[in-house]
Amino acid sequence: MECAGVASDTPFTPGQARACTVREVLDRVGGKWSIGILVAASQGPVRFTELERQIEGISRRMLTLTLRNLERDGLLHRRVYPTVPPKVEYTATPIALELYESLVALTSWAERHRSTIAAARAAYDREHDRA
Amino acid sequence: MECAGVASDTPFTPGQARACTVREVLDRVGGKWSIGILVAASQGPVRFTELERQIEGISRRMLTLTLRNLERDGLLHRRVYPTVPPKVEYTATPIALELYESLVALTSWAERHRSTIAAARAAYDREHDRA
DNA sequence: CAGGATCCTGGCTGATACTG
DNA sequence: CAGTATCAGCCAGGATCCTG
Repeated sequence: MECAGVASDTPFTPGQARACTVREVLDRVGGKWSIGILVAASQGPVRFTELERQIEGISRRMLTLTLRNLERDGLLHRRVYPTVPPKVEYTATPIALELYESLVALTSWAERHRSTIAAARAAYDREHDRA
Repeated sequence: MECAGVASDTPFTPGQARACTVREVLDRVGGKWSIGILVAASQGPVRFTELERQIEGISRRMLTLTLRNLERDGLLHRRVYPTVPPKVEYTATPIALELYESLVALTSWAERHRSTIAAARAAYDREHDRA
């Protein structure tokens, strides 16, 4: 079974199939650092240390792990120059660039409703935690 | 500091600001069940038990928790009917419906590249784990 | 029916140190 | 420079039992 039981011949709500598809994306880029890396690599080839500086707060370990996952899913291309000291460049693949475009709608949504959400949150908290 | 150091007057890469915005969205709907619930509630009012059945695999606990979070962020409206036994209906708010629309681009991306990604993954695994 | 309370686990994550 | 290795902590999420 994958994606909460929405598999082969399982009878499911049509809407939940869409939810399932969205989850596929989130499973890949939902990690804490994936988007940041993807965005950085979408501007052109970036080196390991450049990323480390741009993604403020990321550890070497998480940078490596996230890069590996993105590479595995075909979202990043890794090019190694056999020089000394070593040089490695990461580049967003075409499908990563497409993904990047698809994210625009999300950022637009977030920007439009940022304050609304903050207000809702404040109202909820006022009403609930001090009952 | 919020969103990996991208705050007020911090000098940061413009691209990372966008990454930061995307993260805002993911922090709200990136949970394992959020999208499924949002999708279900977008079709019209749904009751607790209906959700429990539709979201196959979810536990009562996570259903409750996720509903609370979505309500807190103003994505769901919760209506209680003071009957016995109790009846509670959850409805997607306008901004949730807008979000739902924004997700279409993502599902489309996932569908277009599902097989490409699977292939990349297979290739990567073939090449790496049995070295 | 629609939850709340508790306990517990696995995986993601961070910190630190070492290396080809 | 671009990693790898190891240890330790946290928290989302699951299992189970209880209730207005």
